[in-house]
Amino acid sequence: MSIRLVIADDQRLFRQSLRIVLEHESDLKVVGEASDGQEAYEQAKALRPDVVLMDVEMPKLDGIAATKILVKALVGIKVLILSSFSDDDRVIQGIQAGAVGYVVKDATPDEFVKIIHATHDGVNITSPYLANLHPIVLARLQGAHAAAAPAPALSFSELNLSPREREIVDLLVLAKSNKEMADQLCLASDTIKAHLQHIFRKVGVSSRLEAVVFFLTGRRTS
Amino acid sequence: MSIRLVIADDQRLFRQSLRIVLEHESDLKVVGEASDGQEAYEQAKALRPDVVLMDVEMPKLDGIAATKILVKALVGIKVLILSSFSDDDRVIQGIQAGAVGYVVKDATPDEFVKIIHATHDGVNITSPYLANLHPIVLARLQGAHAAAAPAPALSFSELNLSPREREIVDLLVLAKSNKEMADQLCLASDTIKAHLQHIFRKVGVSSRLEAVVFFLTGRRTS
DNA sequence: GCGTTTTTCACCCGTTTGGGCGATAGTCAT
DNA sequence: ATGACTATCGCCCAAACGGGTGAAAAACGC
Repeated sequence: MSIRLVIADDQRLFRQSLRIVLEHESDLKVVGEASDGQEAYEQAKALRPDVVLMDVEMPKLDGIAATKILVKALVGIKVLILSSFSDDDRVIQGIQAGAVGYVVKDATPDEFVKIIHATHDGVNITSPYLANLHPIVLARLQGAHAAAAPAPALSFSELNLSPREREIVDLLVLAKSNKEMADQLCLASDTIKAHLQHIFRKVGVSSRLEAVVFFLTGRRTS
Repeated sequence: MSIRLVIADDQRLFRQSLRIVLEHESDLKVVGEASDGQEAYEQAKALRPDVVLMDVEMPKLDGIAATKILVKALVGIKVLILSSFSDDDRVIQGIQAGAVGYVVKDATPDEFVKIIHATHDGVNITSPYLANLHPIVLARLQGAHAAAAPAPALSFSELNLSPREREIVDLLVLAKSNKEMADQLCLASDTIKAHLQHIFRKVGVSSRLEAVVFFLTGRRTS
């Protein structure tokens, strides 16, 4: 399955150029675009991409703030922050907001594609690498990743959860009970139970506890 | 409460020198030492320090391997890897093994103490910062941390969990049921229940689900 | 239009949890 | 040695959960 992306940037030209560049790669698919942080959140919630490419400079809600909200609300989503500058403070803020990487916009398309792949594969190297000396360190980084790789490497899109199921998972990792979920989504708690059964099967666990641990750590405890 | 440390290094002279240096700080307390990875694990399991200072070069089980085992088995423990060299590959391996930082041994005592504090406070900046330009970046790093800080910042020793309770928590985050824990620890499941009740109170949650989420993310969901 | 998936809900049944309450015995510090 | 904490266990009860079966309407793909 190809990697599903959402691009959030306030400049349409940049967005669409990037989209074209990225879709030349057969295993990348841009499923949505957003022009501000608010929209980025809505798009991500609706479309559930694997990775969100998030510009820092955006109206309404900037990329950092949007990232915070996004990673808290949507389980397993990966945010890659884009910026024109390599501002160390921003880098740190971005990472602390929950982004998995930080890329400066003068990276070459090729580097960028590699970084997206690395991101999707669970490489969670904080910014300095990605922001500065990409070409040199990246190879070694991927080497290290392939070698060790006890990391999350949790690929959500391969679980084939339906939109509703992903929504349930978002609530599940907030430790909501069936009744709380039911109330919040205006459903019967029997419905929640049914969804959970499906999720358990797809994920390969047999209790909500195991599921929560899986979604938070990527480890199957069984 | 002072920060409790375990030092793991195969050179006794280094261990003990470091111990003396660190204990000059009133809020650092070295509660144990280990001379190899195996021992580091045993000491950590028994003593439950906040931070383990882990040398890379050690007999039997090296620092990287020990770190992997340690962070998987003991919830909330923080490992700071020490090394004589700033070997980028090792840095990456260490971080991927679950360490929160990497420090070269030629750091000054003062820098080192600062790094330990940062580590304990939940700053989770991967190695390059800590390994290379400590003095400059550290201040900014702490600034950023104080400013944003939505990170874990989970300080276990302030929860005042008893050794047995911490052991239960280790199993809890593996999604074990009361009965499974009881079997594994050779206890009655009523005993497990009692321990869990105490843990819930101390942590401030009201279900094992919330507890798991808290211990894995540092967020209280209520 | 037809098959598949998704979403919704109901009922049953046994197991597990959460929240009390009380009890014993050991450790440890003052 | 008195009090505080820890660790162990038992009992009771109501609520929540997991697992199963069944079913019906809606959406989607082709």
